[in-house]
Amino acid sequence: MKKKVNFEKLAHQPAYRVVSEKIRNAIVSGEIKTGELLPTEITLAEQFGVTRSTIREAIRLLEHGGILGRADRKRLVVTLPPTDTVGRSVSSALLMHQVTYEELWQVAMGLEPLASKLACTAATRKDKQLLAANLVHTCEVMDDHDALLDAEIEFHNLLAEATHNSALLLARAPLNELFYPVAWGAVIQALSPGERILVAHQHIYGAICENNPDKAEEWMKKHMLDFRRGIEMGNLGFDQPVKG
Amino acid sequence: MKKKVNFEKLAHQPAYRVVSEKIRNAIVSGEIKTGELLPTEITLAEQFGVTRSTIREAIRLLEHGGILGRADRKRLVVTLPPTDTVGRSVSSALLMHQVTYEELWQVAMGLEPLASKLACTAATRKDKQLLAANLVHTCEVMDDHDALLDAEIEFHNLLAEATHNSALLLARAPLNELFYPVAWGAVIQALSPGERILVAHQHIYGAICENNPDKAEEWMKKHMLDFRRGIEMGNLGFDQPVKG
DNA sequence: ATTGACACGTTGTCCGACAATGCGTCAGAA
DNA sequence: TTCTGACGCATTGTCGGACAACGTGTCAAT
Repeated sequence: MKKKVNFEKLAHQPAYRVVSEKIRNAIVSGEIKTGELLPTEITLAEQFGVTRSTIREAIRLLEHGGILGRADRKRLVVTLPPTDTVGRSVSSALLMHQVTYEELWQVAMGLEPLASKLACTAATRKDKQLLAANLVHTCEVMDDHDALLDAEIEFHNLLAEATHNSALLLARAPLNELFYPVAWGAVIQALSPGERILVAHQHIYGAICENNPDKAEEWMKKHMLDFRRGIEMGNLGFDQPVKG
Repeated sequence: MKKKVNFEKLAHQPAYRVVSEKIRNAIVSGEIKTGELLPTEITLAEQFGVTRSTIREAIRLLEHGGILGRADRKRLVVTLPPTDTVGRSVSSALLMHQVTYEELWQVAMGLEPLASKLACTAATRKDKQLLAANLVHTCEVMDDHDALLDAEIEFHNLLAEATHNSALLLARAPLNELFYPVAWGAVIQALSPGERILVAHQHIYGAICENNPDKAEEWMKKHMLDFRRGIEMGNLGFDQPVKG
């Protein structure tokens, strides 16, 4: 039997990565709280013992993830990454993976009924008010395809926010960004299913007000199936990759 | 009535952002295909008419999103962002949002049964082989808590991959990274529920082989509920924020 | 065929410099 | 007093150049 030495391949990380990781740790561990200003580039450079250029590259690494924002176009500030910022990087990943509408629909089928169910117990009065306002608005723009699409997307968004579950919000972010705008837009254009949408939304809203999770979940399922049928009737390439 | 001028606030984007966006567009639009090498920093600098430093900052912006990878520790190459890379940025966002185990569990309850169901129709022979191997391995390490945890996580991972749905994979990435390692780890430590885990996995695997989506979904639900009960029995702070 | 020496290309890091811009201070004008 | 403008300071954005570290290809020697 041959004796294998098998050294572990040593990972020489560039300095800007190391620095980036250190800063990231300091942030997520709460050492630097959200809202606080990041030290200036020069002080960071002195503390880490590297040059400003290196610090800047490290900062860029974090900036894209959304955990660093800009206070006033000068100093950097630690921020809670907004869901849409994070969602955007997920979205480009999905685009590159050539994700299909079918795949996104499957995920939506898992998350949206869940959101409806959870919203029943978690929604505050404020959330319900926003949903109600959205319903009214939907009635008004029933004939304007673009506005109807916006209202439809907003309804699902409000519903998700009503769960007060940030994990859920982030998980479904790509739906907002990639799926609904295109897919639902196509259905609305082709079939003008304004009333069907409104009826479903009303039932879901009703179920939330009655605090009836099962009903909310069921109606959302119906709603999503309806949507899918719309796509199939319109023959709109359900198994095609999403185009950004 | 006062006449309002209302200038649009002009957005002076730094050059490194503009460059970053241009490169990003070239990539997601397919102008540069995955696997191709990015031009060298110097040529990029010449083409955009900026200095290498600026180019480098622009590159860092993209590097974190995972759409740029390293071929051999030198030249940069356009890559499909691996799910775990994207998942990591989502995870830090969740950590900063102080997401609780409860919230993650809710999402898991939406996605994992769905994954089981979808895997029934989408799993290839190869996927099933991997799952089977995982079951065998689980039997072997039943008494080693750490190894059991790894096997458990791997099972859920293989299952998700067996759906061949990249949107689902990305949506559940944070579960792999934040939720299971800590939460399952705690349950396994406290209760040693090795057999219960194995039995559930076996039923799920069996359902996939029988092509029985409903059964697969049901058993996964049971499995997750079991898991939750474990946490509650262990009194492990289900409503606490996840600590990274 | 393997090894070693060497030049070359590319990235990582450093240094120093300057412009643009936001912010605080402070004196002067209405 | 309050508003305005001038001024300096701090910080970021961009530039240019420099060198070290390292992977790669070539070529000669063994």
